[in-house]
Amino acid sequence: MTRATPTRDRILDVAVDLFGNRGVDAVSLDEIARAVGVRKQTVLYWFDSKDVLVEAVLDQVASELFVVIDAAVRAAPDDPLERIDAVVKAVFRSAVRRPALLGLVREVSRLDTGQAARLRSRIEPLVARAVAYMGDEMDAGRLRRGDPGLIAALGYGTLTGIATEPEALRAVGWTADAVGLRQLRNQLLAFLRAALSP
Amino acid sequence: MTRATPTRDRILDVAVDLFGNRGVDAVSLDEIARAVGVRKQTVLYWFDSKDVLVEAVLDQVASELFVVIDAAVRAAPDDPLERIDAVVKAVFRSAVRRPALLGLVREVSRLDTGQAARLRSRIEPLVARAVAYMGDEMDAGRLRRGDPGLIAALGYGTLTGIATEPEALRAVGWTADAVGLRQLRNQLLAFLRAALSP
DNA sequence: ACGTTGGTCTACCAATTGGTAGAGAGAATT
DNA sequence: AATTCTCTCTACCAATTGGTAGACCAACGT
Repeated sequence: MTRATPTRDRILDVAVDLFGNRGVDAVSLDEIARAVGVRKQTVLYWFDSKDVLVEAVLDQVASELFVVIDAAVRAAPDDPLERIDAVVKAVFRSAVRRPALLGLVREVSRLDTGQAARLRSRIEPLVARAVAYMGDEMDAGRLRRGDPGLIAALGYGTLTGIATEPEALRAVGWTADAVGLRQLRNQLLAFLRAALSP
Repeated sequence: MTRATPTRDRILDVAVDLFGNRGVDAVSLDEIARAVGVRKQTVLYWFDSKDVLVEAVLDQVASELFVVIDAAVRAAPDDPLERIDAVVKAVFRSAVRRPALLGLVREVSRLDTGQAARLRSRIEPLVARAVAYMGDEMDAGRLRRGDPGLIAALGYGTLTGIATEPEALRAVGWTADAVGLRQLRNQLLAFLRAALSP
C-alpha cells in the first residue's frame, strides 16, 4: 500500500497546498476531494483517515525542504557567509514557488506532538549539521562568535515568519510581489552579513 | 451594548487564549463557553456571531500590543539601539506572559482581509513611527544604513516567528522555558546590535 | 469465459458546527 | 404590585464534519 499513483499524488499535492495555506483544521476532506475532482471516499481510500493524510503531507514537506536546502548547501562554496546566503536564497525560492511549504512548517506548533516530532526528526539532521558547521567556522574566526543553536533558531524564525506572512507585512508598507520579496531577501542577507562577519 | 461586564470580559479573555494558541478555526463556540463555565448561547448573547467575537478579540490584541510597545518606546532613552532593545524586551515579555497574543497576530494571515485590515490599521501608526525614527537615525549616522521598512519587516517576522513557535524551535535543541527564552532574546539583541551599529 | 483485484463510487451515519426561538429568573423602574 | 429589562438558560435546527458499508466496474491473470 501507499504506492505512488496519479490519484494519490494529486491528493497529496492538493492537501499540501490547502493545509499549508489555510491550516489543517480549516480544510475538510470534502474540500480536498472537490479540488482533486474526486469524492471524499476516494481520499479516504488512499489515506485511511485525515490524520494519516496529515502525516503523509508532513513527510512530503520534510522531503521537499530537505532536498532544497541540502542541494543549496552542497552547491555553495565552503565559506560560511556564502553558505548562509545560499540557504536563505533557496528557502526564499521555495517560499515563492510553493508558499504552502513553509506554512505547513509553521502549522506544526498546532498539531499534536507526535506529528510535530515526525517532521522535526526529518529536519533535525540538517539543523545539527548547520549548527556544527557554524561552530567550527566561529572557532576558525571566519564567523563572529555567538551561540550557533540560537542563531539557527533566529534564522528559522525570521525565514518562516516573513515568508509566510505577506498579509501582516503589508503593515510596513511592503508588497508581496516578486520585487518586494527580492528586496526583503537582499535586506536580510545584508543584515546577516553585518551581524555575522567576524 | 458591548458594555464591559464580568461575563463578557471573561469570554473575551478565554477567546484570546484559545484562538491565539490553537487558531480560530480549531476552536468552537461551545469550547469557549465550556472554558468560561457558561452555555454557548451566552457567548452568542454577548457577541452576535463568531465573526463578531473574532473582531473583538483582534481589537483586544491590538490594544494590548499597542500599549506594551508604546510604553516600552516611551520609557527608553532617545538612542536607537536602546529603543530597539526596549521593544524587543517588551515583546518577549508579552510573549511569555501571554503567548496567545502573538499567536493571534500570526493568525491574521488566515483571516479574511477585512479583519486583517482591522488589526493592521491599529498597529500601523506604531510601525510608521518606528520606520520614520529609524530613517532619521540612519541619516544622523547613529544607525547603519538600510531600508527601515524592510528592517521593521524582518524584526516583525523574527519576533513573531520565534515567539510563537517553541515547538519548532525544539529542532535546534532549544527549550521553551524562561531561561531558554532569555538566552534567545539576548542572542537576538546581540545580533541586532551587530547588524545595526553604524 | 471467469473469478479476482484495484479503484471509485453512492448511500448512510453519529457527532459537531454556528445559529435561532423563546422561556424563565432577578433586579430595577414605574 | 406590576412591568420592564438584563442576562442566562433549554430546546431546537440545518449544514458540515470525519468515517463506515458496500455496490459497481474495468482490467487482468487463469
